[in-house]
Amino acid sequence: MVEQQHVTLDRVFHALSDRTRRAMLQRLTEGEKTVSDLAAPHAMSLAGASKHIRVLEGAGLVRRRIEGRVHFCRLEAERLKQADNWLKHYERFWNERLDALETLLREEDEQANGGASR
Amino acid sequence: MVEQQHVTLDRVFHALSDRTRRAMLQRLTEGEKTVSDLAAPHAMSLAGASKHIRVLEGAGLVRRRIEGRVHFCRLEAERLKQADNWLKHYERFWNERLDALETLLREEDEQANGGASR
DNA sequence: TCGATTGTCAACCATTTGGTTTATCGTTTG
DNA sequence: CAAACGATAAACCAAATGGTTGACAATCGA
Repeated sequence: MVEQQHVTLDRVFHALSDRTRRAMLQRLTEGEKTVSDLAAPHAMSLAGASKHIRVLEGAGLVRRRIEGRVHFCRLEAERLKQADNWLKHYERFWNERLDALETLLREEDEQANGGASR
Repeated sequence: MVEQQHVTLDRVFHALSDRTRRAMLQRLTEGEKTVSDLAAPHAMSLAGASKHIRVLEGAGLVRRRIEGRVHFCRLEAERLKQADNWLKHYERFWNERLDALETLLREEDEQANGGASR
């Protein structure tokens, strides 16, 4: 089951690694879009765009509702949350440099004087 | 220059889409590791692991310091922060369902009574 | 100096990816 | 009904990916 998590993260990050797909997700923040809507801005065949959407669907980032001949897609952000949760484990590392700087400044402060400010 | 950002995100997300590479990053949270250190847990040739490390480096997620014949790698989390920033644009969407639920509960509350708690 | 160690490079391989084109399916509409 | 429309499927292609092996380069230690 943790195994499945790995596969899921693989799929999510892979889906996000393509600019076209990220743009589609962006577009979906405006609300439901049809496949044609999503395809339109990207200079590529409808079939090509359709494949991208399937990748997003496969990663669980998009859900599809079929109405007649039109397929409506909507953003499914839960998996993005999972990706974000993974990233959160590293949050302290991208704050590290800042932390180090703060520590340094504090030490300098303490060492340099017994009360005077810089 | 925003163009460059796209390419960077492509590389970062692609780097993260592989389980082996994510495990390597995890390992690097413990501190600097040599290429051999990083390769050891993954049933694959050293050359194979080396290629993964290059992908991480190419994405700017790892930096390398060469000392004699040993290559020390360390985590470079800045790019993870960028990925996280991208994801943050979607935060409100994965809170959406919760928001809707809260709204619903509040409405029920207001409608159901004029002061009594549940 | 010689052998072992650390790591890369190059060539190769199977599979996946991102894209195309053409055919087809189901739906809507004139 | 027939034609147009929205979308997928299938076959195909070039390039990238994830992995291998074998040769090599540089360094270290005895």
